[in-house]
This record gives sequence, C-alpha cells and structure tokens, in this order.
Amino acid sequence: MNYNELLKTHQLKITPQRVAILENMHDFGHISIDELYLHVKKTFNSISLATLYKNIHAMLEKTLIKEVSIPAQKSKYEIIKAPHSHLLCTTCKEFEDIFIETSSIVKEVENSTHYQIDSSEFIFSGVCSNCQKLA
Amino acid sequence: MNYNELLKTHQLKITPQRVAILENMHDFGHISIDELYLHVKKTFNSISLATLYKNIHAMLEKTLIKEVSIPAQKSKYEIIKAPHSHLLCTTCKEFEDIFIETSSIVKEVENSTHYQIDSSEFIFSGVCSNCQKLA
DNA sequence: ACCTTAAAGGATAATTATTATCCTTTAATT
DNA sequence: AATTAAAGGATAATAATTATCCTTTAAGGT
Repeated sequence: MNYNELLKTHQLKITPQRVAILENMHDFGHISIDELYLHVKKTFNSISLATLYKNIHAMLEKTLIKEVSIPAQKSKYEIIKAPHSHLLCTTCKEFEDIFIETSSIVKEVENSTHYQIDSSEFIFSGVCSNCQKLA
Repeated sequence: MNYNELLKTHQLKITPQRVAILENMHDFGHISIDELYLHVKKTFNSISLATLYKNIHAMLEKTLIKEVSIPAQKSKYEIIKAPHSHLLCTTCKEFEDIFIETSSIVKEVENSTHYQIDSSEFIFSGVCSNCQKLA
C-alpha cells in the first residue's frame, strides 16, 4: 500500500512518523493509541505521544482513518477501506473484520424511521470456533 | 418501574443514590457519567462523582445496565431492557432506540464465521427526518 | 426496635489520558 | 538553496478515572 499517495490525496503532509503510524495501523488492522505508541516506538524511538494524538485527530478529520468504539476498551483506529463489520471474541479478545451484506437491514431502518442513514456500525460479540473447542 | 426490586434481584444494596441513578438513567434512556452527575446533583446535592463511577461499575458487573460506546463521544449507559439497536442523528445529535429484527443477520454471521454470537451492537448514523426538512 | 457488620458514600489524593504550549525541525514550494 | 507554514518533540496543563481512607448506612439477626 502506498502511504505517501494516501496521505497526499487527503491533504496531509508526508512525514516518516505518519507513514509509520499508517504502516502499523495497517498491519494490526485496528489499533489503539497505546498499542500504536508501543509499536511505533520500536522503529521510531523518538516519537512523542502528542504526535500520535495530533495525527490521529488529523487523519480522522480528513477521513483517512476511522474510530471503532468498543465497550470497556479504549477506542481503536483503522484505515478506511471497504465498509465492513466487526467480530469480537469475548474469550480470547480477538477482534476481526467481517464482510456481510448490510444493505437490506439499513434499508429497513430507513423505511421504518425515515432517517437518511449515512453510516452504520455493527459489532458482534461471542466465542470464536477455537475458543469453543477449548471450552 | 420498581428500582428497589431491580437492585435486589441483582444483589446490589438498595441506597437512595442508586435509585436516583436508575431513575435518571431510565428517564434519559441512555446517559453519560457527566450528564448523570449534573442531573442527580439536582435532587441529590451531596452526591460524589466517585459514587457514580463506583455504581456504574457495580451495575455493569451485575449486568443491570450496559455501556453504549459511540465514536467521538463519551460512553452512555442504559438499563438493560429488550435487545434493541441505536440511531444517531449526526445533525441534531438525537440518540434513540430502535427495535428491528436482527436475528437473521446474526444467524448469517454465525454461519459464515462459526462464532457463537452472544450479543451484538448496531448503531445507525444519519439525518433524522426533521433535520432533513430543515436542511 | 436495637446491634453488628460489611458494604456504600463522600472528600480528596493519586493516577492516567488527553490536550495545549512553545520552541525546534522539516516537508513542500519557489 | 531559501522560504515558510506545518509538523514534531518535550513537557506543562487539564480532564477523566480510580484509589484511599474515614464516616455513614442498609440489611440481617437477635
């Protein structure tokens, strides 16, 4: 993935710190500020927490990334890609993307509420097949 | 609604502070800690923020209430009632419950992921009919 | 109704998370 | 290469949450 291009098309200056942030975010899929700090520090020893906060906000603002709020956890952030939902294993805490068809349920909501729906968040929680076996 | 009974069945001591918390939470439908503090203080001048935090945690623990995480906002809490989804108007910030059929989409997720789904969160964001008119 | 006691409340200190400030460095443009 | 506005880093300030410690109170047994 070309992060320089991604930053440029979102009117954000290309800096090595930002590229490192995006690399880590991409590798993890979704990552919290703390995790990000821990990992970016490995390759970028001098990075400041303030830089992370500032950049996360800038990237949210420019809609290059999005926030995923999860009950009882700190928010995670992910690079915006194709719309998708999330799956959380309450046992092993694995958190993953899933791609399911949501247009019909969104249409149903629009019809019954007369809202114009612009975005939606779906988080499914349960036990993954591996943890089911171990139980 | 009988909050004394509700507290008792969840193994929580009945105190006037807890009843006030539940009353406010019920009236608002869902409420953040800050809003709760503001409103409970009206009828309960001496209440401490620490009491709110402690009780919110105790009630979450005993699954009497649940946390609703919303991007870019502080979490809200609501008394657990029939499963439902949420609707957020991004213009006027109105946040409301909606009751839609979700069992088929949950089943679809279970089939495609082999997770055993225990709970799910749906948040739809858009523009309510009133704000559409005003636009 | 009183005792007893473990739990809850309140005030506030301590900790953690986030944001602001200010000066230095650097990316982008000419 | 020079200019400049934006970004980075260190750290101070603020906000949010949790811990501590002492006082008060709810609940159960007599």
